[in-house]
Amino acid sequence: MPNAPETRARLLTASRKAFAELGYNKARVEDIVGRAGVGHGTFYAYFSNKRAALTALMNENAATLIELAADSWGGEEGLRASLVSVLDGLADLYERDADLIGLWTEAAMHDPELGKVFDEVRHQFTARIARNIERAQAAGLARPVDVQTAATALAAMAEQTMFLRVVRGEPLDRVTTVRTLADLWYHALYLPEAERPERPGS
Amino acid sequence: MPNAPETRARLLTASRKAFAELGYNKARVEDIVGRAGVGHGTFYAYFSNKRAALTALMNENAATLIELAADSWGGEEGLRASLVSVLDGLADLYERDADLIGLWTEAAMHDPELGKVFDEVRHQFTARIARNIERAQAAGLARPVDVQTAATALAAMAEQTMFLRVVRGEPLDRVTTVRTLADLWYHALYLPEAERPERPGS
Amino acid sequence: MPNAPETRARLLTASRKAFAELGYNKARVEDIVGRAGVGHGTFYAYFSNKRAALTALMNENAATLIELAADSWGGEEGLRASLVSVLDGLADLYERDADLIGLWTEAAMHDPELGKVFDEVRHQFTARIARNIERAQAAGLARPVDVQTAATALAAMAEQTMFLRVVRGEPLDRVTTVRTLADLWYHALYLPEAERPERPGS
Amino acid sequence: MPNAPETRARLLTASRKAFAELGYNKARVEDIVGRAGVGHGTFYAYFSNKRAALTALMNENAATLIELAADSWGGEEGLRASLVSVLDGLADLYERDADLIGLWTEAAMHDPELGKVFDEVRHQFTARIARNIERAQAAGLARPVDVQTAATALAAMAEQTMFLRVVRGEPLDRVTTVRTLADLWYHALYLPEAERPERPGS
DNA sequence: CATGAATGAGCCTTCATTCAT
DNA sequence: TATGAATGAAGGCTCATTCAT
Repeated sequence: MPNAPETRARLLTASRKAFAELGYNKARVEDIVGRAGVGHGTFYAYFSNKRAALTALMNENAATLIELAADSWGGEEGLRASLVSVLDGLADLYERDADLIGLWTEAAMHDPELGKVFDEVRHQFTARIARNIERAQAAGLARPVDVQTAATALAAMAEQTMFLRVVRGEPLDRVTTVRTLADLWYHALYLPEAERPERPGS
Repeated sequence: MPNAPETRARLLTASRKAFAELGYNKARVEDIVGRAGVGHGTFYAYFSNKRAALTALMNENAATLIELAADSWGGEEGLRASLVSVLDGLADLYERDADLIGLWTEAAMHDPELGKVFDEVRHQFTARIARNIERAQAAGLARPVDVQTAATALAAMAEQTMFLRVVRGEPLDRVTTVRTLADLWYHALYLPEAERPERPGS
Repeated sequence: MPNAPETRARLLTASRKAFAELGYNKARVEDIVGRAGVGHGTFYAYFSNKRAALTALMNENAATLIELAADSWGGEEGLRASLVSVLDGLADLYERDADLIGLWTEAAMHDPELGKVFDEVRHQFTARIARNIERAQAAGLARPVDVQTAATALAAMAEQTMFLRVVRGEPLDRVTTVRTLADLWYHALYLPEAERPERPGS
Repeated sequence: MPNAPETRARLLTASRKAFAELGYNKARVEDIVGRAGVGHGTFYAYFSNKRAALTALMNENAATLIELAADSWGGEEGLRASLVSVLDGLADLYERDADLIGLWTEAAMHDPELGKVFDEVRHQFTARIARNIERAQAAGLARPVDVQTAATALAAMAEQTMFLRVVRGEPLDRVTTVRTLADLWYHALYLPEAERPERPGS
């Protein structure tokens, strides 16, 4: 149990690079220690085995993601502005961490435990969305869709579109993507002004 | 390369099972031939190596998917009914090929050749959707969204939601999922009756 | 035990080609049957295994070689003329059967039994040479060298030079080679006129 | 590629033994590492594959041989004594490296790269001999034979005779062989005293 | 703490040989 | 007789992991 956080950090960064570039399977421990600039044996001083590095990498990243999910939708601006801001944050995230995003799919299939973490992160986002839909429905602003399904579907739309853009290289302009997603999302969910029930007391 | 279509078919089926159960990497050729009930060498009489079996599997599946993409949206029902029918077909597809769907993402990630096939299939579906949006826009039925982006996003929503349901085990009821997706899709895209431009001559 | 000498001959010819081109080890049975234009199983109807084909090939060829050895030196022309004629025959042989010549070395190292055949052929030639040297010595025409060693060495010189020429591609002109070999051989062995003992009765 | 010269040396020695005893093809990597007393993977830390070990072995041997070729004929004794000394050195060489000599022919036959090295070594020896013949001709001591052909033939005689003795087990006494080869070589090439041109000024 | 030489289980792949048709 | 699909033993090679220094 060594105590050199810097070395550990270098190994994690190197793991991230190696896994992202080569895939978890093709990436050899040598690819990692090579990028980290440390000896072969050093890796095993910080991680019990190759999978442990993946697990650590993903778990530490998941914490950040979950935090992000909690922070989003913070403001209480109008619905559309709020949507744009959330999707913009998501776009930032995907552009910055495109490599990790790609890894999640792979990691989730390799290790059921990481699959759970992966699902957990998604559920945080989905739950957040679901809460907003419920609130909007209660206020008579949103149509009466099944909340869980709709939240899952809308999160899926946003995440997968970002994924296709940054990971699979789909030629979608960022601004247009964010605006279009917000637009589709908004109209998918919310009532046109005309159909909104009259507020009591207005 | 011997010519015994039955043996080849058995090997493909066995490959699919083995890959699905164990993942492409963990599945050994022995796992395949074991399931196929043939000898070890027979595998290499039909496929030059393990990857070739995966490629063959994916290409066959891709052909089916592309065919399906061409068939969908065939009917001349109303918009909503049409959407439901398309999404229902997609749900069937994902339920039938759940195992392959998981493989696709794993395969596309680090195999450029399979990645291309993967993208090609998606593009077929997306193009189909885009054409429908354009037609609806021309008829004054759909809002003026960016066609490519919207088509990509809606396809992403449908596919990813199905994926979460069958691969990641998200507890979404099939009927509700199809209905909700159709509902969201419809409202995301189409104008409410009231706002549609008056038809000339009506 | 099939009875189709033609097929057997085709297989032997094909074996010769395949073994010579690829070497005994790299040549697969498929390479042989491919060249022979017969089915895979047919090979085993004529030869019990791959090595048997090599053995048969070399043995049948050895018979021809041994015959050739017996025929050479047939005439009773002058010494030099006789030498040139023998070496010319050897040159013909090596040019015609360059591929087989190359095979002998390989075959001899692979199969002790073929090694014996290989040695046997060489011994025939060597014995023939030895007899001529003895005769010449008895006639007072040749110097008193050790007959066995000299015969071996001169045979080695001729054979290896031919080998280097046709197998290893040494750029030696054929006419010059034959003439030079005859010349070296002659002077190596025979007394200059001046030193020959006077013949009794002359 | 680790750096432990001792291990590498042990692997080379073991390779030589294994190749010599079993032949290059029959020798398994396990036969090598077994003899070397190291693990299976260690072999691949020093050689990229089995063939690389053969190549390294041959190249080292070739370097030694070329050095020897340069050293021979160094003395300034008489012609015959010089020849005996050279042939004695060759006999030493063949006795010491009998195992490798057998390998060379096998290796050169179907491996163009090793064939080149093989030819290169031979050319060094031949060139050395050719230079001596030329010098002797210039001094009026040698007969006017074609230099290249004669050098090739005499080298072939010596080498192949040694080969037959140590590899094919031809029952030739070493001393007699060296003496006879020297004798044949000398008389094949050099003029009897009587026929040498008179030196100007003598 | 760090290193990198050594290890060996494990997997892919080849190809001589068999045998049902 | 001829065929070629099927077989499986055998061996080359990789790479995660260990451990002496």
